[in-house]
Amino acid sequence: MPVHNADIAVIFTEIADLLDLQQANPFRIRAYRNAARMIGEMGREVRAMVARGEDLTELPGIGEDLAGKMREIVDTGTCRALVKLQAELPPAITELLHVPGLGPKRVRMLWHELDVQTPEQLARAARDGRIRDLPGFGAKTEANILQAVEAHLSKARRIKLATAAQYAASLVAWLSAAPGVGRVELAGSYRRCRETVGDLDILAIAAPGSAVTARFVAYEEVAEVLSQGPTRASVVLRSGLQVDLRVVEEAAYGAALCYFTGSRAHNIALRRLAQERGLKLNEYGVFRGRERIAGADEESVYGALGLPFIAPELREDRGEIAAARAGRLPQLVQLGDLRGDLHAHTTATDGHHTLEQMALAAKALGLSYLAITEHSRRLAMAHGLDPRRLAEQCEAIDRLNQKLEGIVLLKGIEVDILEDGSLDLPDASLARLDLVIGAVHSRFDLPRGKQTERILRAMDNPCFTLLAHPTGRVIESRAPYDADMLRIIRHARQRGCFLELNAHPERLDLLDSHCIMAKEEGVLVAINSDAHAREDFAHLQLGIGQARRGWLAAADVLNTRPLPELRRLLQGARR
DNA sequence: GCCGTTTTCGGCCCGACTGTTTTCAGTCG
Repeated sequence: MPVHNADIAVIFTEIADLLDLQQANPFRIRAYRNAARMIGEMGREVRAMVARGEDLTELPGIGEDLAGKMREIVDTGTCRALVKLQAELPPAITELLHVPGLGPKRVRMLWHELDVQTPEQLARAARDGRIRDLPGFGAKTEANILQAVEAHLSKARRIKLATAAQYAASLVAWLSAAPGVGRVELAGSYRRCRETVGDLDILAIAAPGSAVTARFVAYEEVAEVLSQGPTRASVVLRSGLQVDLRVVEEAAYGAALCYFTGSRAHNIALRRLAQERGLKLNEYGVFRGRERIAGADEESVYGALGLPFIAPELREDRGEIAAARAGRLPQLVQLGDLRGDLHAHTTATDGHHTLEQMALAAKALGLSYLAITEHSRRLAMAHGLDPRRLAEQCEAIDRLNQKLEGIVLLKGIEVDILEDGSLDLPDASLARLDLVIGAVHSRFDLPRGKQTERILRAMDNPCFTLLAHPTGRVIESRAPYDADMLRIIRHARQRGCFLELNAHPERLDLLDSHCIMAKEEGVLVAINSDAHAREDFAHLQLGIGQARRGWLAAADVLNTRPLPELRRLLQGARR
């Protein structure tokens, strides 16, 4: 049973939770949490590093002790330190730490005094009114705990970025119209363009004493007010989305925006940097002693720390601070850099608009080329094309191109990669196209080795140019299929073909970490809308956000190339 | 448990809000 990085991260997190409940040294606990996060996000497999005998203590936050535990987990699948802790504490108790409002102290108290060990037991204790009499608790706390644990048991999930955007827009408009309010900005994971957000963080400039939090809690979609003070308030909307508002004065705006954008790990790293320079960073500014030396805008905050501005999408403490210090931050790709889109459907299969309608919509967005890439015959429910219908569409595209001005349609296909790695259409049909996108739409359940080989074999087809939505995941609903992405990326490099970053809001596939890998391996990524209707070209913006999180510059993206260069690159992928 | 343009020991990010208290602990972001 191969041990993945995520498995190690889970074990270290569990150890941290258990140590938290034992009231161990908080910095020791933090060491485990930091290690869990770093390992979970790392591109390289710890297992492979161990196999090659690499020195794990070279990794940030890993010393002799944790390196030993990592090797132990790789070898045995578990860790004696964890087993020992688990023997000392009730089996499921760490889940209680994930109920909002409960931290280690309260969980300990509930366990020792009421023998509460599970969320279900917690809910019962709260309903029975047994919690209110514990020292430090009260009737109000008991009611809050009951509500939180019931919400926890009904599993509130993170929501997709595109969904959050809909709720965010009208709320921002409502706040912006308040008297005395200056700028209103969305911060948090939303601003960092994470694919899902757990809540919304909003920052507003207003003078002290303004009524902006009062207006906030009076918003018509507010279902519940969690907290409200003069400068901070939290609510839950009817949709279940939690929104936190922070109000600041203008002089602190940049520092607050930075602080509220996060990530938490990035903030911690920045504060540490400030400390090294004898400064203090908080949400009000950068301070030398009592004097505020920066804070009105984010550039001044980073500047005071000796850094250039760091784009929000990079703020994950994944090396961006070191890169900034060294002057090696990438010039991240922007929507305006895209010259075309290489993945779209029409009424010929499961799209909603015609060739011409799609072409004109793409042109209106400023694109100069659009590849039409219908499904192939195996995807019967989408009316996938067989060789005859594909040939007909090619002729239709040729005719339309004669007439179109300012945009060129490319002839393509999104061809199914069959279980054995062969493609769903004969090479003779594929050879006359401008590009061939291969896609896995079936047998997501193959074991890792077979799934990987299937994709590598598809890439070896001489017509293959681009791998669609490479991991197959659907956000919050379908896990990625089990395949070795590093091998796939390296094979693409060797083979001279490309990877798609599918910008559909349900997919956003490649993941940001894979974008980083592709960039490191020198494989170009195509940011594609997968549009099934004219409006869907708007998805490209989401793809750009994801690409920026993956450190991609315009030069790392295939469809930033002008058409003649793109044609050369697509030709080069042909063998 | 990690780490070191001052350090191999003594640090380790910072403030708001709630609910319980009567000066603050716990939790969260």
